Amino acid sequence: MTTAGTRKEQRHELTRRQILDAAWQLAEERGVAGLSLREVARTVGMQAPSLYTYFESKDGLFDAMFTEGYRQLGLARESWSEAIDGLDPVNALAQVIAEWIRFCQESVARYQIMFTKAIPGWEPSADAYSTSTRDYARMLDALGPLGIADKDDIDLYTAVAAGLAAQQLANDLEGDRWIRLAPVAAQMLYDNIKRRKE
Amino acid sequence: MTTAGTRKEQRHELTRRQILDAAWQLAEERGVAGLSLREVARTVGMQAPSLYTYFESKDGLFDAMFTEGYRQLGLARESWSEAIDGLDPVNALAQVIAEWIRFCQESVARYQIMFTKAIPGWEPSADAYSTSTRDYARMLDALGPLGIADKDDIDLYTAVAAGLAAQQLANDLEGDRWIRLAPVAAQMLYDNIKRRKE
DNA sequence: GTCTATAGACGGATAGAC
DNA sequence: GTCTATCCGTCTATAGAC
Repeated sequence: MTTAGTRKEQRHELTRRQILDAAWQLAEERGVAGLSLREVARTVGMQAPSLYTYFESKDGLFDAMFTEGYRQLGLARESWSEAIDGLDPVNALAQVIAEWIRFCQESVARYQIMFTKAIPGWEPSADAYSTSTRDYARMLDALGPLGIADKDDIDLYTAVAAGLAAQQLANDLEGDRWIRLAPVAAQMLYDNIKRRKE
Repeated sequence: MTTAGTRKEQRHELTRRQILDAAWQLAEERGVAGLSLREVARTVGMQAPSLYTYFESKDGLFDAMFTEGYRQLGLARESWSEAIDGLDPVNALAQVIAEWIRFCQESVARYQIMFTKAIPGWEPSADAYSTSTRDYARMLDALGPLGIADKDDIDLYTAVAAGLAAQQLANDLEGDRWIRLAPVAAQMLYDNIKRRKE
């Protein structure tokens, strides 16, 4: 999917990759809203105008980062899905919640660009946005077998998961204060949904 | 507390008030990270350098906004506290959660500056920060009588409340999709805490 | 207290040579 | 594909006249 074609195209992809890596690194250090193209260029040893060979604009770079974040989340979901195979719903849910928080914790920049509106004046393009709705559908597929399928249950689940991640990142960035609560949160959600079904 | 002293001081406070109002309005429109002093000045009919009579710097303006947000939250907590008087714990909790989400919904700019790290390079000063820790203490006072007192229970509560608000603001800014879930969330938290106590 | 003028940056983006 | 030069705009903040 990513690497194919002539050596020239491969070279192009490689440079694009280096630019994206630099952008992620700088966004991590200074916050996504503080990212500057000049600085990205300097980090990869280029002049700023050269970046326009690889990205049509700064917004285009943000779109690429946004899309890449969802690609990574897709891969993560696949591995979570394998890891919970055979577990009972509550333990499976606890695993998925804990891994979800860790995914957010791995990169604050990625978290900001994917899930918050931290960049003034930027919204994902229609193309980029569609990757996020596809991820939502995949999340629903994973939640269904765990007993979370009704709209309100899903909304409650996303709120709990989002809240645990938000608190972890805001108040204990390097620790596990809210990750540790994943099993409790899973049990809580499971019991509540079951109770309302009866 | 705010208005006292000579007419000169009152006039000073009034202008300061107008500047803050303009700052809130513009932060709402463009996002807190996109706030510019020139624009604030223009909105109140001043030149940018004149603002420095009222705020020592842009960061000082952010500090004032941050502090004001917590002052407003303090007032809100007082009224919530009156509103739940006599209610059973679950209904009281549902009320407080719903009102909390509405408080966040009232002003995205306030939400961003108080609860997210949306402004690159800015953190609240020590003075401003202390108002947030005082609010945390007041929140604990309100939660105790509702049966939420243990550290993990508090962390779970803050996660649920933060998550509901985050989802409401990110995905249904003007609606009530997650506010409607406040009673369910309250029941869920209450049952879970009770269950673990037994 | 408010202004003008300006310092001293930094920003995204484009033109055009090589 | 990369560069230099540059456009044109942005910004916070200060100096100093009034």
